[in-house]
Amino acid sequence: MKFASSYEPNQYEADIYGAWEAAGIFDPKITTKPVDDDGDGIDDRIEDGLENNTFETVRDNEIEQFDETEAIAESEGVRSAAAREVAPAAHGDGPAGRAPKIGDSSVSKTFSIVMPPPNANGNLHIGHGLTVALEDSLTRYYRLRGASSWYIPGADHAGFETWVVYERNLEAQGHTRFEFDRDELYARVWNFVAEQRGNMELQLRALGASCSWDDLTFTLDENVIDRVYTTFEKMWNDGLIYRGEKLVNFCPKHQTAFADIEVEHKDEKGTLWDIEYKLSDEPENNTFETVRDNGSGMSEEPRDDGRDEASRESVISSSLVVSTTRPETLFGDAAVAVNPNDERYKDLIGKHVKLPLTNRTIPIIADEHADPEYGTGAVKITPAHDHDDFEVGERHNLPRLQVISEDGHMINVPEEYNGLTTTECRKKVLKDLKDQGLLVGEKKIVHSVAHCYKCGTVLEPMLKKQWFVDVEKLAKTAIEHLENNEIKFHPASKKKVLINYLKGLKDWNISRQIPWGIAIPMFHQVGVEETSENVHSRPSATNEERGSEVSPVTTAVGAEQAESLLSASRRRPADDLWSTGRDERVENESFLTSNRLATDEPDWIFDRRTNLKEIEKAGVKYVRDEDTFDTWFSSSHWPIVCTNWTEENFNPYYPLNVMETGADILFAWVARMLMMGLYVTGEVPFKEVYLHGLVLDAHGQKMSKSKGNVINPMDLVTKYGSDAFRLGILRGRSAGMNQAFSEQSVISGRNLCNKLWNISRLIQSLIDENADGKAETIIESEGVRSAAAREVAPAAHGDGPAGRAPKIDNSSAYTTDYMGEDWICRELNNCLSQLEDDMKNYRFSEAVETLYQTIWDKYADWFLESQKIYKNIPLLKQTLETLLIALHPFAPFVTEAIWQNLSWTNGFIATAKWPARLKYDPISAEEFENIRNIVSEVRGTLQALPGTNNAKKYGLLFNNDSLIQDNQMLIKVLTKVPTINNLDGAPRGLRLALANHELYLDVPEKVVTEYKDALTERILAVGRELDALNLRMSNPNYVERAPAHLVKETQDQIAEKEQLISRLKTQQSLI
RNA sequence: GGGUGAUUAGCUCAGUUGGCUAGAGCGCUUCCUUUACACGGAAGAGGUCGGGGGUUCGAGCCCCUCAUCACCCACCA
Repeated sequence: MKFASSYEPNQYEADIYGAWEAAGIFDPKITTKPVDDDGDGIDDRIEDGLENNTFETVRDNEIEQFDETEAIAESEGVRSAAAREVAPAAHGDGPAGRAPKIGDSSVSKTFSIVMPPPNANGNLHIGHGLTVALEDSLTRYYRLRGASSWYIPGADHAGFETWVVYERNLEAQGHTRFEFDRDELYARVWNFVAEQRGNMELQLRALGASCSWDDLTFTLDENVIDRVYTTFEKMWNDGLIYRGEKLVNFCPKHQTAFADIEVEHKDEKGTLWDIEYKLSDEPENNTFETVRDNGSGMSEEPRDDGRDEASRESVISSSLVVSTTRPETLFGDAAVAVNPNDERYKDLIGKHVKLPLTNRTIPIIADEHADPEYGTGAVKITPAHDHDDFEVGERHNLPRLQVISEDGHMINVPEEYNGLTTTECRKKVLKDLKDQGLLVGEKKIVHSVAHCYKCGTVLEPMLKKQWFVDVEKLAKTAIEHLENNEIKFHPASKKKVLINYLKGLKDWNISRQIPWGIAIPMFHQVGVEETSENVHSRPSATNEERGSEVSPVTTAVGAEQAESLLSASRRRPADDLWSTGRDERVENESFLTSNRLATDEPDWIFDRRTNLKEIEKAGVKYVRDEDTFDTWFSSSHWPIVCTNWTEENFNPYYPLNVMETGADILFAWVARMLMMGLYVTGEVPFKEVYLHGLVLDAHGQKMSKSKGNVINPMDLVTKYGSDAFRLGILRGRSAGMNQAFSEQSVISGRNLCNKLWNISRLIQSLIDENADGKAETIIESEGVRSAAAREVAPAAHGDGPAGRAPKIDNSSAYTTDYMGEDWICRELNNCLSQLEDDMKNYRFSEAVETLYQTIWDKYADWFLESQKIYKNIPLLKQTLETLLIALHPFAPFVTEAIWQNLSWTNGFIATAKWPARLKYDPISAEEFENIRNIVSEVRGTLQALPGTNNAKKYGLLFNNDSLIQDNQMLIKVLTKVPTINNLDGAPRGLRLALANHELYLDVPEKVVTEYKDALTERILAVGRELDALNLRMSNPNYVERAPAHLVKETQDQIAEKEQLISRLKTQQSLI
């Protein structure tokens, strides 16, 4: 006996995965690596795969099968059951005469999907578990459907994440990063990663991911770097890359900048201080009043006229009070801004104030940024240390004075403050201001503060020269393609969200000051100091503003210079902008009309030789930029690099069929892949996007280490098996939603696997016992398989060494001899149709639910129970194969384990052919519902009777009912009653409430009497249902306006209920 | 401030273009150790679909409104 009494996943999973991998069944059938034996310059495998052989062969078979089976179907009057069997996607559900489609338009010839690369040296977490369950189910499903399926695995160097871990190690050993240069550090981290690597690959295998391992892409692979450099160069030439001096989000701990999207904002308590700035020149209007703190915190809202002295404390003075949470930055102030519409300060605009603690004077300017409602309405402007102030500075041409260094110390400040940390300096500034009587107010506030998402350090807005991507055109193009519905989103709402994001997208800082990453391939001319004169900073304006804006104003670039640079940009040739390799879908025109300023930096050159610190070109020496790329810059090429897309060759796997990833990186990743895909290839990189939500704990809480509620997927796999985990995590989950997950759902998955195992065990044992069972038609075939195997093998395991499926006429592989057999065929066909529909629409949870129900409630509970009597061996084989294949995408291991243990199957189920529709007699199938009703009624009544284990006590009596007569044995087995007989005289016992069958439970009168209450209750319940139906029919509008079939249905139901009530009443009167 | 989603059984969720007597899993109750499975079988209880309006013959579904919760983006001197 091959089948143990329960399924033990640990005994099978590793071996099965090993066998799959050894057999190479995860490789796509056609490859993107060129093979050109016939020397015609075209990849032979593409020629084969797409034009003649691979797929057409399959289709020819289908057409032949269709011709044969259609005739049979028609002669039997079974509408399209047989036709459906060869037209899996057609579902046969149109109007009666509609011709089924040949082939399957809903399944393309190739299916490609890339894995969001897990951290190369990390472990998989629950989110990866979900990702694999989703992606692998899709891959396996489309592989079974006959598509050349390519699931491309990846590994992420995880730039910043890994660097943080490594730097922590380094520090633990008493070193700092500054002891080494970038190349040394890179090599060290490389080795560090190499040592740790491999875990996650093993874990992906344990989860059953059917990915093509030979094609694993590491984010630092040479081809990735090559492609990234190619894109960067193209962007540089297209003027999409510029060197800008801007305020960037800088982590003083990790000494690197971040993109806006990487910043984590947290609400924190802080203090808002009011500081008095003295006017430096005597104001003409002496009546100006300084709004002062009223002693109880922040100042009250001043009155508009500002002259009602009785209402508040105010003084007439020659000063202005500003509010700030960062007093230490006052040394970097360039102005004080007031709102132009603020009557209180109108007269002060253009005047100057003297900065406290120093001798500088700064102007008072008018800017909308100052909110009259907030604080005193006057705000200090520190362009070098605040994002908003930076923009104000841009608008007013203010100098940017940096007073905080990258490591968080004060610079360019009076001697006594110089070198202090920002915290120390803040203390001292506050004390000194207080001593001078200039600190005039203090208020506790809650405000949002930017933090490093890794170490939690408060980020310092830092003025830095960095490489930026001008995203305007990229975003605009992406929006166009989105609005053109070229990508279908699941959930659909995310498309709108993405468009909104792209509309407001600001230029993208791609420079990172960490060594672990792809080096930026830019070199700076030796001896030419990079000053602000040759740095082109762009205002961080919105896209709308930017469209018309010509000249970004910096402190140093004068109007004259800007003009000359602008004309340089107009001269720039744009022939190769947006070139796409093979089709020109993106117009260059819009780009040419752009007014953007050229990035005409003669002192910077592009060069790929980033392994060299210094290079020479045309006799000029250049030195390497030491920064690396933001990882999202390279990750945005993921669909391109994973599929080996090139400008030269047609690639059947690009665009990807679907991009599956977490909804939380819609902006960071999906948006960027879309922009980059369009820019590089001219095509959207994927046709559909499926976004999954967060996996929460059982109580709907976010998993986190600090809460201690983290679920490790591998623990569950070890405990319950990979399939159980996959089934469990897919259940009750829908696209884009954060949803709870608990071990319980995995247990229920485990139970299903065990159920299926035991179903197979029963069938195998029936086969073993019935070697001489039903007459079986042996179909002659190529002799690849045993006769017994062939006869029932429409689900052809087509990928033997010969590479083609044995041709099998499955129309004669089995017959349906009794109505339960027709019924299960019908149910299985429905299951397949629903499954196909669910998969097409990415409704994984529903797909799994459908399978549960079919396997458990229908196949096991009704069909298999009935087969304990009928034993239709060919049909048992056929239907089991159907179920196994249908479940395989979700539970690959147990289905394969069973497949390998069954006596008649060959090959791998993983490469089997998707099951054909089963042939059956629909009238007979429908009739089986009568049996189910009878059995249910008997069971229900028995349970309602007083006493226990009634089934063993009372027999059944029927009155000349042919259906019951013919199915005595079956009814007896299903209801477990001891006897079933034709009534031999006057009716006796308890008449069952069946509308069309006269059936009695042979119980003593005493029991009948005790049952009376239950009966009365039942009559009332049915009566209520009847009333509701009658009410509906009594509404003339309903009869008039509702569709006829609904009205008819209601009438039928009324008739049925009336009949039922009359039976029940008869029964009652007998008591 | 802008946006998105959610609110259906004790819990976690389905409910696809409005047409059933609103479903599933888990949990719960009762019965059953029958040789595929106790990781099982059978039966059952449990919901005025967040509140209030409206449209319709008919609303969990469409419209308006209110409430609560969650998330995202921007801003917070």
